[in-house]
Order: sequence, then structure tokens, then C-alpha cells
Amino acid sequence: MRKRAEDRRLEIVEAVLRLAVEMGPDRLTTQAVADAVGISQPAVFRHFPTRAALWLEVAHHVAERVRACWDAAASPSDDPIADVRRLAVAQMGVVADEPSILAIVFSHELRVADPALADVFRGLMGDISGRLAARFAAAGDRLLASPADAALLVLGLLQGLALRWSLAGRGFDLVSEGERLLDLQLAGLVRPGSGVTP
Amino acid sequence: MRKRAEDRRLEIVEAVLRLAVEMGPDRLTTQAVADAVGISQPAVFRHFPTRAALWLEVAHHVAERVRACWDAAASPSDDPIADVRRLAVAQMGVVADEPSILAIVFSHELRVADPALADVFRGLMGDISGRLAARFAAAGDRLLASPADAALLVLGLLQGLALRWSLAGRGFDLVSEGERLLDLQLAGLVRPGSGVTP
DNA sequence: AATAAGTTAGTGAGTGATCACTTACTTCAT
DNA sequence: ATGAAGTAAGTGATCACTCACTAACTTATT
Repeated sequence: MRKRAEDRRLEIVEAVLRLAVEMGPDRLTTQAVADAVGISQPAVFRHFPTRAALWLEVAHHVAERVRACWDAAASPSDDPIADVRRLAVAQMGVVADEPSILAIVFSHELRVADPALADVFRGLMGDISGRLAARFAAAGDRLLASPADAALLVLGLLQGLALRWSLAGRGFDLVSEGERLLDLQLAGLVRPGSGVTP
Repeated sequence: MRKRAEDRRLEIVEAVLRLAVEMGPDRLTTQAVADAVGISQPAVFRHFPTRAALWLEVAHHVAERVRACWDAAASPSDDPIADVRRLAVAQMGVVADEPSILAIVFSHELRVADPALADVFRGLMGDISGRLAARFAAAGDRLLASPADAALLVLGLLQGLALRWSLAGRGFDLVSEGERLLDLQLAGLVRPGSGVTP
């Protein structure tokens, strides 16, 4: 079935995103993508000049999706620690929903093949790091570390947990385990008395 | 130059370990390995029946090396928090020394190609998790979380930091940045008063 | 409204390169 | 002399990507 190029491009990108985790991102072939979309393999190259260009678009698609998820969770309230928690939970949610994101963002093979991908993902990481730090900064002197360091600790928790989740074959619930550890982490970061969890 | 099979096997495994980070683990070809060792490509297959068998041996080699590093850092003292810190610093040290370890352990592509690798690395992660938890347990009621949860937080910190370090092109010092964040993390985990850092 | 002309999305059949792996033969140390 | 370690020369399979062509949709002219 013939479709408009714009729609087809999106179909291809979404197929890549869907298949990446089960085949391994860098092992995903244009043939497999074409089969999943339901077009011939050369048709993929009508929409993307090279395989690298396809992956770059997938990277931007992922970045956009993740940022949209952060935006949806980012209504700064009068409880900045609760804001941090919401942002972190949203991040775990989007990863749990689409595990390929993890495999793609952390694929050393993809990044070796195209260093431009690293720039996209570095930007993404700097973004959430800044968002977390900004909310931590709003906590003022209740915070026991610098906002930037607190953000790095939470970011490390998110990434480390996600990796363990992936290596464990996604055998536990990422979000609920994350919420548990996150509460412990936040409790250690803010001065007792000003409750994040009542 | 003709060598004993045992020596040659080790040379091959070490060449893989050396090359993995720059070429991307799953992108490493038997030809590239053979060139690095200085033998012909078919000679690799005299020592390993398949590529997967080579990677499995590399995985065990990595596990052995990392565990040896943990053992060297693991002299339980009367300050269990200091023990945790030493273990964590040792772990960062071995990763900083051989960044390929990171790329290999977290390569989704390698694990898709041979799920047996996941078992080896899961075991490795369970091992350090247990070691950390054991030291945390020795801290008794000074600990503000369960030993297992405290271990998971530290493990998450180590993995998340290492990933950020890799994505940032290893542009900062892993160990010193790790020590800084680790002290913050540990301060949030133990009851104030009983100092880990004087 | 009908149709000719042009554009775009798609296909089938390849291309050369490269992959893991094999076979047949050679060299060297014991 | 014998067996282990090595090589030269392949194997088929698969990869990203190209080429010549067609069918479908759009636009312009009548």
C-alpha cells in the first residue's frame, strides 16, 4: 500500500524503535525493518539515504518522546522534592513503556558507528540533569548537597536501576522498585522534618 | 611466531578486551582480533570453536579480573562504611583502567547474540551487591535503610556514573568524581555522628 | 470533466564488501 | 616422525546500498 512519505518515515522510525530491544539495536537490519513495516528493503532507502541517517532520526524521535514525557510531569509545585520525584517516576515510566529506549541510548556499538548519536543522548542527559537540579535548587537549604550533585545522584540511581532491570531481563517492576529506592535516596538528601512523603 | 595454545588463547582474549571499547564489542570481527594478535584469521578458530565461545571466555575473563579486584579491596575492618567505600572505589578503578569492561558487560547486542553472557554478568552483579550488603549489614542500626537497599543504591550510583562517564567520552576522572558522589551517598545512608569521613 | 504530463512511492533483481567459519596444506618443536 | 600451531584459499550467507523500472497519485491543460 502506497503512503505519503511523511507517514512512511514515521512508520519506519517506529518499527526501529519497536524492534531494537529484541534484536539488539546495532544488529537490526534494514531487511528486518522493511519486513516489519511491510515494504521492500530498498524502499527504506527511499526515505533515508543511509542506515546512519535512519538511526539519527530514531535518536531524535526518542529524545522528543522522552522530553515530552518530562514536560508532562513537570508542573513546578510548592514542593520541589515532590517535583523531583514526579520527574524521576515519569522517566522510569517511559523507559518501562519502551525498553528499546534504554538499549538505543546506551548502545556503544551504535555510538561507535555514528558519534553524532552520542551528542543527541548527551544533550538528553544534560537536560534531565538540569531539570532535576533546578527543582533541587528550589528546595533551598533543606538540601544536604548541592543541587547539581543531588541531581547527579538521582540520575545515577535512575540509570543504574534501569541497567540492572535490563540485565535482569526486565524481571521486576521498574517503576515500583524505582519509587522505593527513590524515596530512600531523597530521604538521605533532604534535611529531616520537611516531609516529602507524609 | 608459534606459541603454546594456552598462551595464544590468553593473547586472543586480551586482544578482544583491548579492542572492544574502540570498535564496539559486537562490531569486533575475528579478522580485527587476528590482526591485533598477529596471526591469521582462521587461527582464531583453532583456539575457539565459534565467535560466541570466544565471547563467553572473554566474559569469564572479565568476571575473574573484576572479582580479583574486589578481593584485593575487601579486608573487612571495624569500619564497615569504609569497607563499602573501598570496594566501590576499587570497582571504579578497574573500570577506569579497562573501559572495555563497561562496553562488554552492558552490550545489549552481545547479550542478544548469546544469552549465556547475561548469566555471567548477572552473577557478577549479584556478587558485588551481596558484598556491599554484607558490609552494610555490619554497620547495624547506624544504617538508615536495609543493607540490601543500601547496596542497591550504591550499585546504582556506580553503574549510573560509569554510564555517564562512557557517554561523555570518558571526559572526566571516573574515580575522583565517583568518590565525591559516593561520600554524599554514604552520608545520606548512615546516621549522622558516626563518621565515615572524619 | 477528461485527460495528458509530471512527480513520488514502490518493487525485483542485482552490486561489491564483509562476515563467521571450513578445508587442505605447511611448518615447527619435541 | 608425529602432532600441534599455523597459513592460503576458499565457502555460503548476509550486509547496506544501487539500478532500472512501474504503479499510483497530483497537477495542469484543455
